[in-house]
Amino acid sequence: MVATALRLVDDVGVQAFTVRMLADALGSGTATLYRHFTGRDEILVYVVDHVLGEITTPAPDGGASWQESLVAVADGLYGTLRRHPHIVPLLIAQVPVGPNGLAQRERVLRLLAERGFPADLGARAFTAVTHYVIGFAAQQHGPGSADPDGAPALAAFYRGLDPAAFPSITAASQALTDTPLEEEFHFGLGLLVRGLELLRDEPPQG
Amino acid sequence: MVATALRLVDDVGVQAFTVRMLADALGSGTATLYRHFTGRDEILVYVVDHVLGEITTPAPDGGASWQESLVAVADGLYGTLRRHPHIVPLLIAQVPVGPNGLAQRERVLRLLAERGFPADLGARAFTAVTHYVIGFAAQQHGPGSADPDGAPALAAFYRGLDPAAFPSITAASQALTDTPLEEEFHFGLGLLVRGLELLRDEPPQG
DNA sequence: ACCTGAACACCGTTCAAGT
DNA sequence: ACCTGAACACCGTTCAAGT
Repeated sequence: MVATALRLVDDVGVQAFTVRMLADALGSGTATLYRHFTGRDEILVYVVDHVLGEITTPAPDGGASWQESLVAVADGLYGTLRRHPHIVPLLIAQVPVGPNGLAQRERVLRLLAERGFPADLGARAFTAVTHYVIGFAAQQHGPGSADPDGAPALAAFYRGLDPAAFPSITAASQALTDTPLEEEFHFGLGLLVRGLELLRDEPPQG
Repeated sequence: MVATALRLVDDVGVQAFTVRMLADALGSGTATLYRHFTGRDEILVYVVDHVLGEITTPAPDGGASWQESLVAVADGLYGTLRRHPHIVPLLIAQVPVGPNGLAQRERVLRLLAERGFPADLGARAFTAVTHYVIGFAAQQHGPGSADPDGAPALAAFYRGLDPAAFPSITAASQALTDTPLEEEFHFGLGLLVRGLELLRDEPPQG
């Protein structure tokens, strides 16, 4: 049921996902769905949590450093969102408070606490990293939300700009032309982790 | 016209914003709007760009360091998104390629280039910072997208969890209870800027 | 008790008809 | 030439009627 909804969302996107579609795919009427869910929004909440359940987080007992573990968590979330790009807008509209979302949050916060992070610093680190991952995944769509394959179209758009009017954008666009997305993603992620190292080992001061 | 659309979106949100609403507010019929815009989505593109035009970026000639300037840019975007929270989902669905969005991008990239950033590093820095700001602004809604005032509801939700089942989440929730959102925002932002300092002054190595 | 066809009140978009 | 009322083909949700 939730799996069917996820498959439909993966196929056609959140916007085009329809209660009637789901009912047809399940071989029932729309009214039947309202006996299991309060409405379309609740279905999507379960879809999001189902996706979060796919994330493979590193074993908490492994010998990995917290830096490696945090990067692994970010990679897991990022990879999952790359596999389900249509889920990203949903993860932005709702803070994931389903069972899988909560379990994942708990796991990461405990991992950070075990490695010496005060509770508030760990929570902020988690927020900063997940915000970054979601934000990055979200921006990988072309201009206009309806664009099917986004990143290449966006790069082409930037290259098509007038270099005289936007010299810095076109220069940067050329420099980034052959930078894989994964590398760009890890670049910003590395910034966050390095900053966290500094803050964990010295007292914060504003 | 765009200003009227923005006011409506600010009032009722993107989801509830209706072409009929806009037509009524303008004292015309819906069909008239389709003579100026190709459709609802295009109206929203202009609404987003109109909001981005409100951002006050620091003067490029001032004596501020690039760190201060970058923080000021992030603050400007963040403050604008706080004033127009309903715009955030739109900024996620579309890369802002309207005139104001492009001008802002160009301004920041030039500023970074003038302060010694290679073109690719500047572009990645801009992406990382804007992703972070948008992602952070996006998460400030409670569980379920329909929730009117989000952050307090979310905090209450976390505090209502079973401490035995989610010890780390509840501990972190208590520690963060009296942390203002602005402080939490600047925390992650500071991480990014610090990481950028390291990468600008030493050669990048993966 | 559980399911559901048909209806309700919308929505974005279009087009023939008016000025 | 420009505008627009009315219609079209949907949508999420509900409810009376069926089993």
